[in-house]
Amino acid sequence: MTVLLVGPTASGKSGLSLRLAERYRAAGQPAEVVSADSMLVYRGMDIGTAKPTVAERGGVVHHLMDILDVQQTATVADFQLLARAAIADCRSRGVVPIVVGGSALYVRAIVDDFSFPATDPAVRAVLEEELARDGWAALHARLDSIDPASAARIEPANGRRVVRALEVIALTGGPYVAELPDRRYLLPGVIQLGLDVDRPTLDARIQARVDAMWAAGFVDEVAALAEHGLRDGVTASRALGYRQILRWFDGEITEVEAREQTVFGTRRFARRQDSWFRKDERIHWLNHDDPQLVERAYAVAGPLGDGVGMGD
RNA sequence: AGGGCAAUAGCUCAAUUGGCAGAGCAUCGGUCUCCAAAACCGAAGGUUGUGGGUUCAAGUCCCUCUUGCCCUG
Repeated sequence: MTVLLVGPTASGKSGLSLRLAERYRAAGQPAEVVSADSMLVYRGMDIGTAKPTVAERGGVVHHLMDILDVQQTATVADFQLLARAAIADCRSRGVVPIVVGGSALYVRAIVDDFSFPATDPAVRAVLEEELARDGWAALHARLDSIDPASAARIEPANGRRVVRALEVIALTGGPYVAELPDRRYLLPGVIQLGLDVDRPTLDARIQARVDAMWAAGFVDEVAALAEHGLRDGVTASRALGYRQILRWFDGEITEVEAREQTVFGTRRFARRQDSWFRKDERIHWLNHDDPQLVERAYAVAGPLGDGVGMGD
């Protein structure tokens, strides 16, 4: 009763999710979209995130878009609760939730068995200060002295993970045991669809999309958000394109470089998404240029969105 | 036409007095439990524009040609 639609950026997930929702509606089965994307949550980040406009949504209800200000920090743990609540809400109303996500960790945190240890801004701030002052080697050495097992699993140069491990140890008193869970659905009735696009096509699409974003006023959007604290948003300020345009505004790079780096960064992002999704054997892959794409997706997901329609 | 400067990885550039041709980006692969559009790790990639010469040894010095840029007519 829950449909997941995943795939790399610019693969056409949003478009397919809308057509799939319409397909359900045509069959007398209401469906709504639940966004599982770390950047679509931000109000005002529209052009650069390729967020579907209200008009494009065509009356299909979308959950978890435009729920945060740009200065606020999006986190997986918060998102997990909100998304699970949105899915439960849909199901209680007899609506098929179509979860659309490019952030693999977000998607897995929703449907798989994740429980995140606590966090504390004060503890974290101290650790981050130490990281900046003493360097990653010192922090990793400390982690190694109190929790050798997790120190062995975390690459020393990855200061961010070292900080997180030390934070959890400080808050729980125990070792940092967090590990990716098995790929097994915690929620019942989940069916996962993946949009498959070959690399050359995807690369070309990304280039075209960045060109289109620039033409649509991406730079103005970033300028406006910069007036509203975009630089203070630890998550939002790192979004592809936004980060590069801010660097251009700050005189660190040229506009041409900002644009080029946005394309390169987006391609790299797409590759990382691939590495998450390709190894997930639960995904039913659909070819992006299949002329019967919507029907195939509908057939695999099942008339009730419970996967019972699959089998070909 | 004459004079000067340049030519090194896909791109931008390093390489001490001649002494094992490197880096950043791009490309390819990988990691992943609270900033994840993040953070991090690894790999491949070269007949140093051409042809000769000097030398134990040439990206480096000498000559030829090619190409590009600048200056002067």
